[in-house]
Amino acid sequence: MIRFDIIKNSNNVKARAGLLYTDHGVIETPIFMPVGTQGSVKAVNQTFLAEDIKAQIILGNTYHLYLRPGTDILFKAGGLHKFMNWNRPILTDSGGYQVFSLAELRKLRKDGVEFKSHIDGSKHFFSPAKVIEIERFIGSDIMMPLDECTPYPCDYDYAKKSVELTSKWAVLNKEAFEKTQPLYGHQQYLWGIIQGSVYKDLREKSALDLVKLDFDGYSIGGLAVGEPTEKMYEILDFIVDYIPENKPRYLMGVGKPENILEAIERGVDMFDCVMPTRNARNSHIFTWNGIISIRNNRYKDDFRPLDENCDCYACKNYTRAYLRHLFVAKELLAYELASVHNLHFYLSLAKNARKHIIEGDFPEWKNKVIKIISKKISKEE
RNA sequence: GUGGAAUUAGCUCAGUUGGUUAGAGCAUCAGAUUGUGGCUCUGAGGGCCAAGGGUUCAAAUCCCUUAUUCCACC
Repeated sequence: MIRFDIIKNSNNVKARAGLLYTDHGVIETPIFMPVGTQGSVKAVNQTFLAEDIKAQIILGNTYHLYLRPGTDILFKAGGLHKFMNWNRPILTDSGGYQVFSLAELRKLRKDGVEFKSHIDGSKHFFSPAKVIEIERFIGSDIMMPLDECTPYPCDYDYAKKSVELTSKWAVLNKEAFEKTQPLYGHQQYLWGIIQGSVYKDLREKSALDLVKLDFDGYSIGGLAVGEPTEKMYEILDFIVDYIPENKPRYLMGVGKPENILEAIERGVDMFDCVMPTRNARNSHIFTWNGIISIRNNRYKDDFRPLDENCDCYACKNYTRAYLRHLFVAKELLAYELASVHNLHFYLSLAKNARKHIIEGDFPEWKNKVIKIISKKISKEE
C-alpha cells in the first residue's frame, strides 16, 4: 500500500496538503503533473522540467508508448525512467481516454477493447491484464487501470453500462496487478478510476465498487469532457466523500487554473492537463496577472517579461516582444520558452495552493487569485 | 524595332460561352484549446479586377489606346 500522509486539513473546506511517497521521491500534494504522453513533455527537456519548472511527477501514456517505441524497447532500455532520463516519479494513463477519443477506431468488448493504431492502422487488443503488463514494462510508479471514459453528453443507460464495464475491468486490473511483479526494482501502485458521467447514483456505484477493491489511490475520470463547469464541480462535491480520506485523489485531465483551485478546495490532490503545454504552443500564456495571447500585435514592442511576478527561465531571460517575434516567425524556441513558462506557472499554482492550505487561508486566497488569473489581459496598464 | 503573352487582395494565383454582393492558398488580425493523433481548429479584415475610352440591358471577361513586366525574333 502506498504511503500518503496528510499533513494539514483545511478548516472550512475539504482541501488538504499531503505527502505521497514513491521509490522515485516524495510528492507534495496538491500537485500538478505535466503531461509527457510519448516519454517527453512536448518541447521541454528533462533538465528544465526538474530544475526550473520543478515538476515532481510527470505523465506517460500506455497507449502511445505501447505503439511506439513498444514494450521490447522500453524493457531493453531498463524502463521509461532510464529511457527518458527522468528519475522522479512517473504516472501512466492506461489508454482508457484514447479508447474514447479515438472512438472511430474502437470496438468495445466485454473483456477489453479492440482498436486500430492511429500510426499505421494495425489492429490491437487491450484487456485490463494487457494494460497492466505494458505498464510493468514501462515501469511507471503509479499506474492507471483500463477504463471506459464516457463522452458528454451521455445518456443514462449508456453511462450505466459503462460503469458496470469499468467496474468489471477494475476487478481484472487488480487481479493482474497482484499476479505480476515490478521489473526494475521499484514499487508500482495501482489506482482505480471512478466513472458515471454526470449521474450521481452511477458515480456512487462506481466509487463503492472500486473502494471495495482497495486501490492505492482513486482517480475521477469522465469529467471536463464538455459538461458545464458547474456540473463538474457538483459531481466533485458529491463524489469526493465516497473516496477514503487517507487515499490520494486524482482528477484526470483537469484543467484550467481556476478549475484546479476549485477542485483542490473540494479535496482533490492530483491533476494533469495538456493545457499548459498545448496552449503554450498556441501562444496562450498564463500569468499571475491574467492570460496573455502573446501573438497579439500589441506585444510587438513590449520589452517586459511574460510575467513580472515569475522567475522561470523564460521570464528571467526574454521579453514579450521577443516571444511574439518567435511565434510569428514560427521559431521552435517559442514553443520551448512558452511551455517552460506555463508549466512553471501551473507548478507554482499548486505550490501556492499548498502553502495557503498549510497557512489556513486557502479559500480567501483562492477567491482572490481566481478573479485575476482567469481573466484575459485586454488592456495594458 | 517586330511579334507574342501577361497585369485580379500585401504575395502567388483561380475566375467556365459576358449574367446577382469577384474566390482560394499564404500573410495579417482576432478567438478556441481540459487523462495531447507536434506547429491544430474557427472566424474576421483586406480588391473602383494596371490606367483611360468604347460595345452591351449587363464587362474582370469583348474592342481600342496608353503604361509596366516577361518571352521569342531581328
